[in-house]
Amino acid sequence: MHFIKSYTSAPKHLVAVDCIVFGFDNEDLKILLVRRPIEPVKGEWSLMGGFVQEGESLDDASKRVLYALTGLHDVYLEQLYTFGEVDRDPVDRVISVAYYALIKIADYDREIVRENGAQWFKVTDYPKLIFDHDRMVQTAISKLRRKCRTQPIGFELLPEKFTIPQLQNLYEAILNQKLDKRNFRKKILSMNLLDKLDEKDKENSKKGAFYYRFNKEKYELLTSNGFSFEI
Amino acid sequence: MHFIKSYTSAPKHLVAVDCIVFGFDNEDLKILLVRRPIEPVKGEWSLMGGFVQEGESLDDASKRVLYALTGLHDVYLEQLYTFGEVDRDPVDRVISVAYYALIKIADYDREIVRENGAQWFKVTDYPKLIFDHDRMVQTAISKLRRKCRTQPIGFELLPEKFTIPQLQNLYEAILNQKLDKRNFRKKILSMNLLDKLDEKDKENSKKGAFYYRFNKEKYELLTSNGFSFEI
DNA sequence: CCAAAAGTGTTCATCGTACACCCATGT
DNA sequence: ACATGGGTGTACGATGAACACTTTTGG
Repeated sequence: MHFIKSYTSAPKHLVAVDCIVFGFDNEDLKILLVRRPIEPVKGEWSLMGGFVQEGESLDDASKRVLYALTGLHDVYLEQLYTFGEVDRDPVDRVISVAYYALIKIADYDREIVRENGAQWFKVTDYPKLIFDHDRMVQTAISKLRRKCRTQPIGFELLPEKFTIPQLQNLYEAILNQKLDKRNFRKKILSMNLLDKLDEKDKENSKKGAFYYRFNKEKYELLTSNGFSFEI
Repeated sequence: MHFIKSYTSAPKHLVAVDCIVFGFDNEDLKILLVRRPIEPVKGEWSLMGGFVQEGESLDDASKRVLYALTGLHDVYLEQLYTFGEVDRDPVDRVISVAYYALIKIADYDREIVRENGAQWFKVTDYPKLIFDHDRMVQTAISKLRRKCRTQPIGFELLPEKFTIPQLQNLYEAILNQKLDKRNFRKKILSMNLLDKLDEKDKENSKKGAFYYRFNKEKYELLTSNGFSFEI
């Protein structure tokens, strides 16, 4: 009886969500950062965040914040970790639940992003962030790095149609290491998750590279038969 | 400016921590459950939990709750996930940060556990739990299952000195599958993380099995040289 | 015709997996 | 002597890693 305080005597806390938004521009893995609109440290770079409202679940709060930042609904969004140090925010005690999103970088609403004073930065080179936001970003990068090896989440960062070299660039950017193109192609194609299209991308080479599409149905079928994705 | 409410106008929430405590009795993987001491659903089985206090970090709150339940300090304790559905607790809105602990089952304080009305249950067969606690337990089990394959956390569930068959039983219990004993022994010993003792455990067989000890220093040295644990 | 990116196979070492018998000892 | 759990080795297939040249075509 002593270990759980009654509901009425328990203290209440500010709870926020902060979103790490990842995008890929065929070159680098990037995150979307905003200039903090309120004091203190107004104008400093920070993650997009917001307080959890009454009657609003954490997942809903993170969707709301992501929508307010990018104009996007229905994107890959997953809870990352909850940061609960007492002094992490100098103004007041705020418990912050971090989420990370993977978006197709072509899809976000430029107007909204501009209004928010947001900008894309390479994950390898971004400005100093307020509070513990740098730790949040680093936690998100490690999680993404681990997870992209065993779950087909990389496709969330690419357009519907993509080429094998594009996909390889993505993995190289996430994992921050070069991969052998023959081995990469062999491996990814051997999983039979990609549908080859007739069309070619001629933007990045004269010869052109065939487009592929991730086939979610095939993935789910294989998965239910014990298959597991691995890069 | 519209996306982040001011600190003063933001609503505050009850925040709890709930602990999934794992133990291993050389036979089964178990969790420690308590009978809820307050209304509503007083007397039903539940995870041990408590409200986060002012000036108390989430990690500290989880340590406090774990100590109150088991009398144990300094055990493996890791944040699992934060459950934030609005209606997850019927009394009032409570955001709950779940933690899981791995303890050496011989070490807990029997007196304290008894006072709490707590009991050990097999993870394969435990009673109905209140609210979303069953989902928390299942989430913890999957996390443990995934994590024990790539991090040497299994040892947290065993005494300092253990035998190879004991270790294998542990992995079989966590993963819920039989393993080949020759391959298991070969693999675990080939990592050079275990120190063989001269002593034998004669409890479980007439021949007796040699004790081993996990050598954390070796593990850290190997890890810093690029080694990665894998079962 | 040449620069630039796409596409393609083979070899080798390593690792995972399957599998069956002897050993030590307490009763 | 026998039942019980501890301990050992090998062979095979699958997988991951290293590696170089040809193709296409826009300029």
